[in-house]
Amino acid sequence: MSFALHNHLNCGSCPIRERAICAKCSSDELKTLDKVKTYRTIPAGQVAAYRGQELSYFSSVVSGVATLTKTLEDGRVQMVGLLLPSDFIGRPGRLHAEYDVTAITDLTLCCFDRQPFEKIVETTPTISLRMLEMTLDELDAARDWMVLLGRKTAREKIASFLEMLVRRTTANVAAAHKVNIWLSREEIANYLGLTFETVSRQLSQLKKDRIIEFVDRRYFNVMDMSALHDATGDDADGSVLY
Amino acid sequence: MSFALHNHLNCGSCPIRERAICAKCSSDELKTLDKVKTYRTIPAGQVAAYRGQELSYFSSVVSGVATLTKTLEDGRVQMVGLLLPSDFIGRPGRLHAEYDVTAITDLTLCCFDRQPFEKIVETTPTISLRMLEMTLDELDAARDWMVLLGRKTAREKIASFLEMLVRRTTANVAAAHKVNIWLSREEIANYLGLTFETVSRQLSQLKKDRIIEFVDRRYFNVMDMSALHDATGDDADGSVLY
DNA sequence: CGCTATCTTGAATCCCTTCAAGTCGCGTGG
DNA sequence: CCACGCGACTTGAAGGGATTCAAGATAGCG
Repeated sequence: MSFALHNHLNCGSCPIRERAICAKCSSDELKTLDKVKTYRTIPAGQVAAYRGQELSYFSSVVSGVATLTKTLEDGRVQMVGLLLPSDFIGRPGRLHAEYDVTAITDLTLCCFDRQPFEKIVETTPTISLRMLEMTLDELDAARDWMVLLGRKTAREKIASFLEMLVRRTTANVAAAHKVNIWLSREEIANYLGLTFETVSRQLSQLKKDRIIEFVDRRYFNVMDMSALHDATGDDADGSVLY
Repeated sequence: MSFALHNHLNCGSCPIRERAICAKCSSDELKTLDKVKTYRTIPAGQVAAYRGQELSYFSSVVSGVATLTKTLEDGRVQMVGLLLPSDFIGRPGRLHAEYDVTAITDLTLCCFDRQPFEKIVETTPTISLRMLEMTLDELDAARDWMVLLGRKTAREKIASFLEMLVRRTTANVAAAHKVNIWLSREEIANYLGLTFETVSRQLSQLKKDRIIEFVDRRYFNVMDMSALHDATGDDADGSVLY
């Protein structure tokens, strides 16, 4: 349950420098953070933390993809977070993990020792304000996700998921080519509140409808972006507008 | 669309003083907030803000109950927030409302003028840290809600909803008596991602099972708290543990 | 007292799940 | 090189839980 440690990397060349909790930090503040940080890598498929486990550090995703999931007592699983580079893991003030954290790909984390980091958050507005901003973004995303889970059909859920992937992975590339799905059919099902069979069927249907095509099982191209959006059930420009 | 204004009330006697965004404020900081605050009341049933509407103020719920909802283009509605006293409405840095806000009961809001309030948040750690804490709480609640929407059966959803009502309204009163449901059957349905007919049927079933009883349509008693919990699908002590 | 909105209950339908049987792709070892 | 095995995925058929459609019951309010 302890993972490979690495030497310090220079924050200046950090790939998530502009977007992570340290985005607004001065070089002095970075130095303070630097003293309490460690890099860890977690191989694909491994569980980085189990719900209830005591955690001695918080972390930012530097590279790779991870998921947050919750499991009901009879084994039903619901994904509640999809973590991409720059996303933060953990919660200041909380000792135990609230969610299972699983590495989907090989994962590199920039880890901050718990107690000193909590102090730093309390005394460094550039960090706490950035965390507030990121948490509000996550809350908005969670609420869109709630609409999806509560009110959308299987087809709309799949279309919404694919559109989200396009949006989050191809920032502002107009023609999205070869988008990585990252997740297995079962993980997509846990994201969308469906079974993996339904996920498979709906993906096949979108393919049959010429809205997407598959490069292989884990990569797809969008053939008709506006048809994909129409299939999501969202209005014209959805949550991007405001 | 403009609501009744009130004179200033004294923060010292404010019912949400201990729990709202100002919970940790010094008296000096309260004075600063006091300069930019106004009270508004909104009658039950009225919409306080529509998604997309430009808002000139943020606010805290002082008394009453409000909901946040999102509507899909064909009219399907999903509730994404249930606001009780001390909850905050709005998002610093955002000009437009992201959700429809509806007053369920008569609602009293403590409103903060947008621009000065944003400045205050940026320069007052006691406020921004409290907002961070409250936002993290909301995010956790949203994620539990996602599990409910994605993976629970109708019966489990209803049981979870009733248990939440008991928890949020009767803080630490052991024997919960006469809990107010606040919401109509249709609003409960929008909370749980169901139809109002299904809500009605499941409530009748829980009554038939002697787990709850109704005082009238809007108030209920829990007759068997552990049976209610068993019906939620959550494990032993659920999200309260950590 | 009667009107109306809200709620309850029943019956039929449908979408997603469950159960089951393949297919595909890839690494391993003969 | 290819047979083999295994996990991931696809597809089909049957079943079930929630929805839809419809008819009444109840309660709040003039």
